[in-house]
Amino acid sequence: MRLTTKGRYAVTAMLDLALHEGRGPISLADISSRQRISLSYLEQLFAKLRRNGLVKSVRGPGGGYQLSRDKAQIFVVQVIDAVNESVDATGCNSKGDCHEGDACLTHHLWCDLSEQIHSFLSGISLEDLVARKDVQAVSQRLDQQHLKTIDFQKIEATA
Amino acid sequence: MRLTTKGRYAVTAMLDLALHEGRGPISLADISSRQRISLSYLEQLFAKLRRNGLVKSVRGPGGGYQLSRDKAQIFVVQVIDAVNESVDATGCNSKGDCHEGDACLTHHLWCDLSEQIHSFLSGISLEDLVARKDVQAVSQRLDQQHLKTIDFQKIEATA
DNA sequence: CTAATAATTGACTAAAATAGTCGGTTAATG
DNA sequence: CATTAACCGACTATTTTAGTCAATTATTAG
Repeated sequence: MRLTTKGRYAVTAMLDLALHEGRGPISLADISSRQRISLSYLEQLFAKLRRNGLVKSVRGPGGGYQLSRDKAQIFVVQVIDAVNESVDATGCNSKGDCHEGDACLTHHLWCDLSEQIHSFLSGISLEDLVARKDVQAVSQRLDQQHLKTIDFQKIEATA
Repeated sequence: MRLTTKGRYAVTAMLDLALHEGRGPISLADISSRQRISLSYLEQLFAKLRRNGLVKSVRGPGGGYQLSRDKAQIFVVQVIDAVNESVDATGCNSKGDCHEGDACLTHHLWCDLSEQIHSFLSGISLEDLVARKDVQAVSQRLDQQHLKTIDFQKIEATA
């Protein structure tokens, strides 16, 4: 099992989409600027998210990505799964063949742990996250920083 | 966060010690043979377990390792920590400085998850594991295999 | 039509971690 | 004094992470 920046970035980016819904597609450049995630890396992650049916894309100017369904129907565990970060804590993908075809001494312990993590993360939707006070607070801070960056870029462009 | 064979091996080896307690020290060679973990790798892991005060060692013939305290007082989370596998799911070690000195959008989510995993694993002692039916069943199977291996070695030695 | 925008694809890479191996040293026992 | 087994440090192949870079395709505003 692993949970690294890959899975965290994916969830963060999806939450960014959920927070800015309703104003048309969001470009990866915007997400990259707000969340400070490398644009090229986001491209890789969104390729997987799209293949897994979590987002849909619009090409060309004004294009970007949108959630493929209601944010109440997208769960954290699905996002993590989509970028290949397994939430499974066993060494045998829960098959029970970890010790020469049979279960190893601690197999059931890791199964229980996996179940625990899975049920926790599958109980949290993007809507749940959007509703959280702490998320709203951070989101506001990031949006403001983002607006400043855009203004600065406009000034630079005219100069 | 990561949970790989390193942490799983450490817990498995500690559980092996707990299961064979009372017959004096257990050698790493025995654990290696029963649990099919590389002896040299076990040496590395036990160096850390010893430095963390979870086991004590006895050198020389008949030597090996023993739990440093009662198996009811050793918890899975301590074993995983000892071999440097963090149970923390945040990218900032729960410090909240994951986005340019401030919390990132999903910081609190990962904190909640860490708390969830930590409290689960810190609630399970080696004694709890020893008492489990599934563990006892696997343990019996492994012990029998181990005895056969020893007998075979004796026959080879005399021949 | 054309230039700009933005997704899409594929190949490449530096750094770190994993899962070990190998050889040698030290301490205890019989 | 030979054997056992812990102890120690250095080395290594493989995999994963977290990206970069370059090129292509589709869309739209002017």
